[in-house]
Formats: sequence, structure tokens, C-alpha cells
Amino acid sequence: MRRVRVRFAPSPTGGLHLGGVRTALYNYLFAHRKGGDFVLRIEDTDRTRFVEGAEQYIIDCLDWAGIPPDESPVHGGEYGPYRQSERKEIYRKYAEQLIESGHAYYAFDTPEEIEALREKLRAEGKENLQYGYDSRMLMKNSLTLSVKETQKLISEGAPYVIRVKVEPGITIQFNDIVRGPIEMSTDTVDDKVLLKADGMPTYHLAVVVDDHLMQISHSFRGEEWLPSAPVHVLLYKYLGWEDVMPQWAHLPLILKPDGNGKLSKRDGQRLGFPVFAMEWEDPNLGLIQGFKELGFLPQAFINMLAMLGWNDGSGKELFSLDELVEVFSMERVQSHGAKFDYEKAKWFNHEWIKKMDGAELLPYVLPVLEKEGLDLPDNNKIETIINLVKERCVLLTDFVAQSSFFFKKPDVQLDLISGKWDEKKTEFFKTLSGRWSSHDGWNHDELETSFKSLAGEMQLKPGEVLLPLRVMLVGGKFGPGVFDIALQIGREETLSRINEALSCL
RNA sequence: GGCGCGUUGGUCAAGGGGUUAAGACGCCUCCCUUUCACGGAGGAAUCACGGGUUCGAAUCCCGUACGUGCUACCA
Repeated sequence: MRRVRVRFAPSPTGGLHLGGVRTALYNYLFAHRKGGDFVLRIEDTDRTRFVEGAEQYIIDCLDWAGIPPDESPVHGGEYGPYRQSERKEIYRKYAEQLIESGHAYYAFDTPEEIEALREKLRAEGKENLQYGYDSRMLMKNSLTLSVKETQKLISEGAPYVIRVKVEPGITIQFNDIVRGPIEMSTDTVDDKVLLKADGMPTYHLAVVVDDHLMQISHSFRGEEWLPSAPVHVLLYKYLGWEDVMPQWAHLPLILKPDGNGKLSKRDGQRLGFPVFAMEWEDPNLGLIQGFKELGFLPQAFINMLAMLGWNDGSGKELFSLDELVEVFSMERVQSHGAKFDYEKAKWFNHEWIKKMDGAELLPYVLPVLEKEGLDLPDNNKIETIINLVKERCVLLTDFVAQSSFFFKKPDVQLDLISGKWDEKKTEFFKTLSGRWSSHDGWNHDELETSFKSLAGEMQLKPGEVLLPLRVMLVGGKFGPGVFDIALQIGREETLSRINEALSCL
């Protein structure tokens, strides 16, 4: 059986969004499940859309997500180069081979001429022009020109493209792993450009040639490619590679949460959620934050993405990458698009934060805390604190609000307690402060016991003074157990906060 | 317009001829907790519509509607 080789083939044109990462993820999972290879190929044949730094950014995103490729421009491999711009001459060779076998031809019509013709037809109320079987004999190309004229134009340096010559009346059939058998007629497919005037291939030629040369066994891509799949199947046929054509799978789109349509980077801005894996500087929209910057764990991000269009049928939703590799199957991928739900995405993150312990969380939480300029204790203590507060952190950035009072004096919202304040409570806290300053043990149970017994002695319900103590230590009505907090911040700091609050009441 | 793909609760979804049509998110109620969370128990769907096939259809077939994608020398 053929070795499994799959590829993720993005264009380096900007930020890597959800759909792209999910395609990469499914490729990664499939490759690892089958013990195959996961290739990253950079599709940079459109020089006008090339964006500096985008390639490295894509690699960084895959690294952060934990799904690095086995082969890529930077990882190397046996089937390089992995940038299409560096394979330019290869495509020309096959384009010319297609001309020789009569499956392609030179075309000299400029984009302007074609556009003008389209305009004219539109004005006449006719259907828009398809450069294909019906119209190719009306155009300026090596089918309508003599060999001599064609040669002359080429030697004079006239700009030209190479187009496939699609035979009409053929029914193209192939099996799509997620959709089953697909059948389309070549009547509606036009003579796509294979090689552009600048000598670069279009997607259609490049994807077929590269997938074949790189011995790709399964070709996964977005659903938007389905209509042009017949062109690709035809090219495999014309190139004589039909028997080793990869198996196709067209993945469903990720839709915007409101209304319908493909999720775009602007939807994220509009609705207030990330669409990119990591932050990206967009020339028009400015710096756009990614899932990483907004406080997502890569484990949660991947888990959420995997479930957006796939499930194992058991109802289980929380999977680690390794578990996904164990159970992933392309057949169970949904055939219809799914609306992105940011609330659910956050739920995944929350679940992962709860699931991981302080030590595992530390590398992700530490940078967030450090960014705040907090005076942090040693890592062991931070881990303890993480364990104390993690269940109330949905995003990693929530650790700031949920734990900064451990590291510095909070801004105390005295109004939360001042309304029901009286002399008796002042007396209680003064006495408590005195007792705690000379108390032998400084541990959770002893603190709680002495606190409650004092309350009892003074005929106060513990609840009447427990909340005030919380506000004094934390600043507000939130956080883990009060005595846990007192234990962590220590005797001196605890007394200092109590006394400071007392002086303001 | 043409062609393709799709359609189970607000969202993600299981289920593929006979089920009280799972589960999750979100929402609401209650319990736990004298904070906030966590946790626990509940509440809310005639499977887009219309025709078939069948003893029986969310499940199979056809049509319609709606949505969406493509229709570039962009991917």
C-alpha cells in the first residue's frame, strides 16, 4: 500500500485563520494516524499578493499549535523545494508537455481584451464569457493561429498564457472522502489558465504537478475548491498520472456566527473575537490579536478546532492531540459548514485550564503575569496560586485579575462592606489582628478556627465578618477561600491589609 | 444567470428504516458554597417544506425552498 503523504498548502498572503489551521490540523492528524508524512508547501505563485514574513508566521503558528510539519521549506525533506516560486521551471516543462500532447494551447489574449469582450457580452445581455469550448475558436491563440504565426508571436516576446484544452461532454467522476461520489460534466468547466504570462503556474497546474511529484496520497482542501476539482482530475488524466491520483477530501467551511457566509478576519473585528492563531499586523486593519494573545492554550485551541466539523461519535469532546491522533478519521468529518461559536471556544479553554495542574500551566501563565510587571515569588508558590484560582479563569489573561492580589495590595472596594459596618466589627477585626499577630501557627485550619471562635466569642455570625475579611484581602467579592489567601500572602501582609482597611472604615 | 455543495434545538452535534430524537455550549430555575467560581439536579426540538417508496421515514428516492461556494493570468 502506498505511503500516506499529505500536505498543507497555504499562500503566504497574511494571517493564518481558523479554517487554515483546521485544515493543517486534519492533515496532521491524518498523517500521524496513518504513520505517514505531513508536508508544508508554500503556494507563493501570486507575486502580487506575496506578503513578507507570512511564511515564517505560518510555521510559527503550526509550532505554537503543536502540529509542526515533517517536511517544509525550513524543515527540509526529500521532495523539495517546498516553495512553489522555486519550482517555476518544473511547471513550464509540464505545461509544454500538455501542449505537445494536444491538451493545452498558447493564448495571446490580454486580460484587458478578455475583460472588454466580457463587458460587451454583458451589455448585450448575454451570459458571461467562459474561455472554453464555445469561445476558444473566437480568440487569439495557437488553436486559431497558424503554427508559423504562433511561433512568430512567441519569438517576438508577445505575452502569452498556456490554457488547458478541456474536452466537452465528458463526465468527471471521483470519490470525495467526506462527500462520497461526485459527478460533474466538463461542459461547464472552462479552459483554465495553467501558466501565467509571468511564467508562474496557476493553482490548477501547480497543485497537480506538486501533489504528484511530492507523492501526495491524499489531498485535503477547502470546499471552495470543489467546483474546480474536474480540472484537476482532467489534468491527472492528461498528464498520465490518473492511476496515482491522490484521494480527495473537500473540507466544509467555517462560517461566521451571525448570518451566513465564510468567516473572515473582519468578522472577528466586528464581533470581538480572534480569527487568527497568532497576532498579525494587517496593512489595512492594523495589529490583529490572535487566539494566543487573547489567552488561549494551544491544547484548547486545537481541541476546539478539531471538534468544529468532526467528532468521534461517542459524545466525547475533550481530546488531547495524542488522543485525536488515536481516533481521528476523515470519514467522520462533517460535509456541511459550521458556524464558529466563540462562547464554546472559551469553554474549551476553561476546561483545559481546569484539567491542567499548576506546573503544566506555569509556562503559559507566567508570561501573562510578567507582562503586568508584578513582583512575583518563586515558581512553586506561583503553581500553588494557579491551582487555587484556575477554575475561575476562562482565558489565561484572567489570571491577572484572579491572582494579582496575591502579589500586590489590591484596590479595596470598601463600599462593598461599609454599608453594614459597625463598631462591633471594628472591634472584631482589631482583636483578630492582635491575636493573629502573635498566633503560633499560620496555616489554613488554625486561621479558620481562631477566626470562628473569635466570632463566636463576640456573638457574630462568621458570615458577617468573613466577607469583610475577603474584601480587605482581595479587594472585591471574588477569589478562592479566604484562609487560603491569608496563608499565601503571609502574616505580615494579611495584618497590614486588615489594618489599612480598618483605618479607612 | 450557470454549475456544485449543503439543510436535526439559538449554536456545535449523535443517530443512516421502528429510539421517550443522545450529548455539549449558551440561556433559565433550584441545590451546594455565608464571596466569585467549581460541582450537582432540573427546564425548553412534531429533524426546511411537499410528494413518493414502505406496515412503518429524521433516516431511502424525487421535487421545491432556503443557505452557501465557485464562475480571475487569486489561492
